[in-house]
Amino acid sequence: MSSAPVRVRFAPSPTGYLHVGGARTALFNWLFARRHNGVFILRIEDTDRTRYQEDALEDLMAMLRWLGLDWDEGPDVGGPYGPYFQSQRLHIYQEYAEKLVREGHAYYCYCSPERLEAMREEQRKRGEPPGYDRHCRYLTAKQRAEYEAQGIKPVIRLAVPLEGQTSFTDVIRGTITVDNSSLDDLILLKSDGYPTYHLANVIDDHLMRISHIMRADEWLPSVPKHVLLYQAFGWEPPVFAHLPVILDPSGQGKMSKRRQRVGDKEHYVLVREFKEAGYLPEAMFNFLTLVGWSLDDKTQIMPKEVAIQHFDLDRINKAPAAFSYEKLEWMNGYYIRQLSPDELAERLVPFLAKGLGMSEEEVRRRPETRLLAPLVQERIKVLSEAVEMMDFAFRERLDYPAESLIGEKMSAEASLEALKRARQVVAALEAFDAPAIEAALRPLVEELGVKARQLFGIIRIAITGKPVSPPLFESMAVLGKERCLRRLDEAIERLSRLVGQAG
RNA sequence: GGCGCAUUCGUCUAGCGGCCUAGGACAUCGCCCUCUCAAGGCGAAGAUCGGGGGUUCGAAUCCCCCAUGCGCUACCA
Repeated sequence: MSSAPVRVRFAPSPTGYLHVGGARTALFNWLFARRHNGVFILRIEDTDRTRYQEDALEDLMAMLRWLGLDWDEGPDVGGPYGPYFQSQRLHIYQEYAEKLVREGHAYYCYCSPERLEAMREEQRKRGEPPGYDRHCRYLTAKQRAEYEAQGIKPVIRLAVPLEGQTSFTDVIRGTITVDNSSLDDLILLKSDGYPTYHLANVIDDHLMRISHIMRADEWLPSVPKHVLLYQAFGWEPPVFAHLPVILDPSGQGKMSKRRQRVGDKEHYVLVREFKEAGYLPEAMFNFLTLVGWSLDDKTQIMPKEVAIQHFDLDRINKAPAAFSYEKLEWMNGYYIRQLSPDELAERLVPFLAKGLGMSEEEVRRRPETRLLAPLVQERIKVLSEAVEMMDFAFRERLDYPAESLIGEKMSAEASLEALKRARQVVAALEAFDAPAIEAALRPLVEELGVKARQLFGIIRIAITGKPVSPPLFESMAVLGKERCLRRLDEAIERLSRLVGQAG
């Protein structure tokens, strides 16, 4: 292993929003850098002009920051090895590619996409493995001049050795050897002057002094080509570590960049979607840490510092891992419960504002936000769930069917009676805190000869409009006596009407 | 088709020759707590370690073959 200082990079292509697979790759690199007091670099591989997406870069950086993955060198922060956009390094790739041609390691290829397509079609028909037939590898100077004269813009291809083997060692996979004869003369420089991934990646990793390459498993098959490139340049390759792919929850294939539909459930795949659904960055961080890596046989919950302290390439798993939304949800709930009530309230603000149609300032100003936060804390798994548990405290009128005011296994009349008694008791209260409210209402259970769940179920509907809510007495205390009385009156009125109709 | 990688409870994993009658977590189920829903506590069930051959006194752990899955096979990354 290299003794050079640790310099790792996350090198996404801005062709879409950051997805969990990319986030995991970034996270592992970040963890490794922090663990070894190394440098974490963000490099943008924007060499595909056809798939470039305008707002992808912004999302990428915003989501990495949201997860707490800060970079030491990169597009916006600069660094000694910039620029960090590959599109701004075109001349570098061109120079190196031409150098390879001069030295006989690469050659110009004038084949048209049509010819290549036809060739592949032929190969398919004959049942041969598809691959470039190296038509241009042996062009004479005269033939080349003719193509040039026709104005054809060539690509540059690597002249892969026809014989022998190429092997490399991946710290996670071990040593892998392939026959050179199975390798294609890959394109290094496209006809538009842009490099392909392979060329740009190898050059930049070398120029930026990258010590370890940690990236997704899908790159493993192209490593031999990269090694050949390093050899052609006379460079020492970095340490390779290919991370297991993340499978979609069905375990049937890798997570695509689009949303997944598994069974009847739709699942998120973009980091942005998780954020908007109310997942905590610290939960995402912890969870992602564990997909493909483990600290030991027991640890699930792990503060960032602990992860940094223990992160190790040795413990990265080989096998692909299915993304478990259930476990993520559980973990998110756990992290929500760890928040201080005030912190939870603050994090809830944007969700409440959006869900209730209020401004964030107003939500923040309303005392209910902070008072209710601890009551929903252990009841939600994602922040967005809090809205429907808390909205009763923000709405003036509750919307619920009068029938729901009828207690479990009770008559409408008995329910109405219960409501009226509750109203009286509440009206007589001086102090209006949860214990006082409970002390006043609880005796009604016996007096009315019902079960606690029956009585409180009725009042719960009256107060919150829902059969499921935060604890009743606490909720009432948050609302305050006046509003509670109004809601009880409203409930009595609705139920009376219902009883009247029936009678 | 070719090349490559992988294969332990439903899922994520621990395991690197004896500590394994395989441990933990999520999910599931049951009980307790209880004003609903949760949270929490306790407990249960769940994997003969993909299959078959070896090696060894002894294998989930080492070797070989097979099967299955996944990835790559673009002027995409």
